[in-house]
Amino acid sequence: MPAKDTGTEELIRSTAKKLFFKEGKLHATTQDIADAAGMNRSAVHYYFRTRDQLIALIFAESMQALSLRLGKVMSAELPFREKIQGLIEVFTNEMMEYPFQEVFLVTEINTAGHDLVTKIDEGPVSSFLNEIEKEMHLGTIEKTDPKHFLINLFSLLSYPIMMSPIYRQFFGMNEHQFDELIAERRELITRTMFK
Amino acid sequence: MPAKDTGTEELIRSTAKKLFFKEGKLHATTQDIADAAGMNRSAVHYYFRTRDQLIALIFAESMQALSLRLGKVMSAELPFREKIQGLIEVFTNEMMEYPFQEVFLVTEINTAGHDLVTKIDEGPVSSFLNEIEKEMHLGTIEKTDPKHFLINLFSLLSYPIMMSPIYRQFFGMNEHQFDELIAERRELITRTMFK
DNA sequence: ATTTATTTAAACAATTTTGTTGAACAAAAA
DNA sequence: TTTTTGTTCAACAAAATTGTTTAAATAAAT
Repeated sequence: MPAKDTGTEELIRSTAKKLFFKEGKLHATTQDIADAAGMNRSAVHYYFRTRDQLIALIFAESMQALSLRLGKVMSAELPFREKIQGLIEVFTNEMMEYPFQEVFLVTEINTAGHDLVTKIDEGPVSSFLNEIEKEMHLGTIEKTDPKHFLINLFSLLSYPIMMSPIYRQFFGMNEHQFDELIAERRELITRTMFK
Repeated sequence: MPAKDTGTEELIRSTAKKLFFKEGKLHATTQDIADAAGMNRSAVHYYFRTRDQLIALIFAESMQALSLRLGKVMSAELPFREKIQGLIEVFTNEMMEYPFQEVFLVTEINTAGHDLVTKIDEGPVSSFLNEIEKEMHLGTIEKTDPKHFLINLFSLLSYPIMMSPIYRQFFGMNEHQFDELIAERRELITRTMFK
């Protein structure tokens, strides 16, 4: 018998991810995916049965992978400041590659019948919140609910990238100019978070 | 003849806006809109001819109205700090009422054939950028590209609200608890922006 | 009362999208 | 070689959605 060919399946997966999360083609059909992957639409259904299952799968995988990477940084043996820089690095890279991932997630949640928010391991998050609180007592960051600290961090990281089409026009910048602006932000955000 | 009845037309408009921007029903059909407005689908086509035209219209109107309100605050005769507080007020209110407006806009941009980003009056923005730069020289806010100041402000305002379904789960909070967290942010953001 | 504008309803064609099926095919196993 | 297994594709049926049309009902102004 022929060896189970994972190549095609993986190609469909990555192509769908590219269309949805990278190019923001929210309404991409199974035909669109097949075209982009250079194959017959039947293959998509053969491997994933339905469009919804394919979407659910790439969501579960992406969320799983991202929260795993973030969790690793959060619970690493590192000084607080370096952890934050690690989070900035991981999150910025993820957003640069897949700017529409979060947008897609939050919009799909409101589409009836979807249950895309994967159960994540809340352990790293809650112990990192404790660490943030400790840091607040040390005085290196402003005292407030530690959740605000995380929310602020992710806001400053994510929003500009996912809204770039709007803000490029808002500031009258081309793609290259805006990318340079984004590049400046890693350092800027570190400074902002540590007042 | 009966006075041109704007009631029904307005009802369709506001219902569509509610579905798209408030409830995040990105895939709402003309039938969904008619149902939600309690009328026949034909009425939707009678007043707006096509679904796309209806969408284009509510986008143009919303963007127009919002950028007008923001522009007014930006060019008001007010001390800098109060202007920022004004922007926070206007933007937070808008996001609380229509959390998915920006998300919808940025996703629709990537859907071929749409041209939803309305031409806005860039006057208020560019003179406000100058004002921010002046403020940086005064030392009340950190020196950097003034665009970063605006981006940071809008990031801290928008992102947590539009991503609330994700972060509620991330922090294990119910809707009420998260709303209280959001309420704390107006003051927090002011403090953050003025280091 | 007549005219005009609105609203509902039903029916329709056209298009798009989805998901299934069966045949053809290739490669491995028997 | 024959059989089995896994893959690809064209064709098909079903469903959903859109936009149009026609007719009837309604209501309001002239």
